[in-house]
Amino acid sequence: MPEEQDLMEKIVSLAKRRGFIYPSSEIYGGLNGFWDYGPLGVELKRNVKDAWWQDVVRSPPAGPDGRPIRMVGLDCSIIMNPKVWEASGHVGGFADKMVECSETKQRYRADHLWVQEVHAVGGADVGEFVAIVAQSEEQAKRLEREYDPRSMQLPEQYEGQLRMKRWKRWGVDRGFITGGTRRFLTLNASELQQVYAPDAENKGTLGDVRAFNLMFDTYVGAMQDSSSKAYLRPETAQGIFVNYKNVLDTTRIKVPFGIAQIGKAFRNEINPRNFTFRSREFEQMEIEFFCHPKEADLWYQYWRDARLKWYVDHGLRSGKLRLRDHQAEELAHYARACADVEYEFPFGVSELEGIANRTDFDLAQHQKFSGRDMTYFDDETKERFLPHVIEPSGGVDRAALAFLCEAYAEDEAPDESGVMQRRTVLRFHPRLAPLKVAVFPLVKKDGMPEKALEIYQALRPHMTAFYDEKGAVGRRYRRQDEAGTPFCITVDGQTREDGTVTVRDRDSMKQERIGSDAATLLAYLRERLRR
RNA sequence: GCGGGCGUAGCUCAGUGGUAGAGCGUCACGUUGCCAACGUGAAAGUCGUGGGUUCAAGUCCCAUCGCCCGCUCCA
Repeated sequence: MPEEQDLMEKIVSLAKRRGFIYPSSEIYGGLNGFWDYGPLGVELKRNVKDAWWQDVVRSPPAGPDGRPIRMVGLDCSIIMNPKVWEASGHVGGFADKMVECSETKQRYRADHLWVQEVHAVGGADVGEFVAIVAQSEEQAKRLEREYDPRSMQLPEQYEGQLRMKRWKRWGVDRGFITGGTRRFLTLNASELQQVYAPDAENKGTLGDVRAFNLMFDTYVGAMQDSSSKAYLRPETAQGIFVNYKNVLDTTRIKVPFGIAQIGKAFRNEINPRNFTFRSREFEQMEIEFFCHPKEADLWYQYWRDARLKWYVDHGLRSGKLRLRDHQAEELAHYARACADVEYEFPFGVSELEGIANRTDFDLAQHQKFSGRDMTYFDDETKERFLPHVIEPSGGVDRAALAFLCEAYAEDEAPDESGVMQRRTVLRFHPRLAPLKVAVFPLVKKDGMPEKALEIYQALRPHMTAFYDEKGAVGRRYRRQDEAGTPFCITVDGQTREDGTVTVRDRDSMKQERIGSDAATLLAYLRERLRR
């Protein structure tokens, strides 16, 4: 673990040092969960988005039948009519009800707390409750069954997971006999006073249930009252659903088709963590693919495979990438199937993208809340239906971070005197590299800077290029290695004689001599950047 | 939110209550002819922030903010 920790620290340090990612508003101490992208970072992130847009909207892979599929783009507002979020379930469901214990300072999700009434030896209720933490009523009841008050043994798998000191104590003091299991949320005010919280010594320490909504509030207009309350979107998906009819009515597009969007989303995460991985402001790249209900499974498979392949094609091929299908009990209420594209970051395996079969849940909700007809009429089959939706939903920042982690490498290269030295290099896929090429004069004299600048200017319109004439060329190479620049072009003494320059490859550090005219250079670079 | 660790130059870090430091990096000039070169010089610090103790605080105490790890959370 310390090794991985060191690795992540190195990556964070490099990201700052080379201008990939800075803490947000750093001069004021930063802000938890917010990050800024520097000059190299913004190019990396833009390349990720451009690659996605190109490969998903403008030139998606052929469909399951080998024919072109229909995809269009969209860019909708971040703030929408708040009814959107009532329909989507975010106003009600995205808000976790939390309850805090005044004694232990522990905070619990109220819907994960269950209480069991305590009985005396003779069987009579004593009017007190013990609270336990469980994900479901089944689990709570299982705990109750498996807990044997006589032996005082807690089933091994729950030790540490559940804090049941008080429960055990009841077994000793009162001859604990289990009663029924109830939801904590069903308790009334006087019953609340009789509850022993997990880990607590005293009863009645669980206070009011408070709603923690993960959506950021804002107000539209100058008057800040309930009628002007709105939200920063917690996902871009809903903007697609509410525009689904517009797209159908204005583009002559037919089902099956997809709408894609890239944009910022905001979630007031309880605990942002792991560099940019879980941020409160982040960018999503989402597709909503609308299809006939009978074809939903087919399209789910299609997107699941296509999206995994996309990450592999862009460099995540070290075995740290994996596809994980959700188990039935793990599925959200709106999803029939879901798979996560996961990447093994130095801090652990985490989700880059989720591909879900959302059925007709969202369109049905918006049909219900808006009163608008969301059905689709198929002219050929004369069939009217509510399309089902396959949603590949990825995080731009998470993808960029994964590409950065994957690219990070340390190897050895000989120095001036042939001694091996450690080298830090970002082996980005050329398509994602912030800078494609750097141009150097070998030394700052004999007309080399002039020639190099000429080449630099000729390349700039075609790709991100960088010019550097300061210091030893070896140092300039290494600096570009740290930025992940695939190629370095160097003008040297021979250039004046025969018009050739050297091109140095980032990964192999090998050099080739080629012509220095723009056409030759561009052809050479384009050929190799395509890989 | 809880527990632990850490906040000193752009980065990595040293610093025993008594003048704010090193290496790397950055910049300038010179040198330099292919893989983190050398010389000279320079810039760069609210020692996270706010209180307190003290003749004197980067150092001790309290609070607070941020970062990291674990737990928790992550429809």
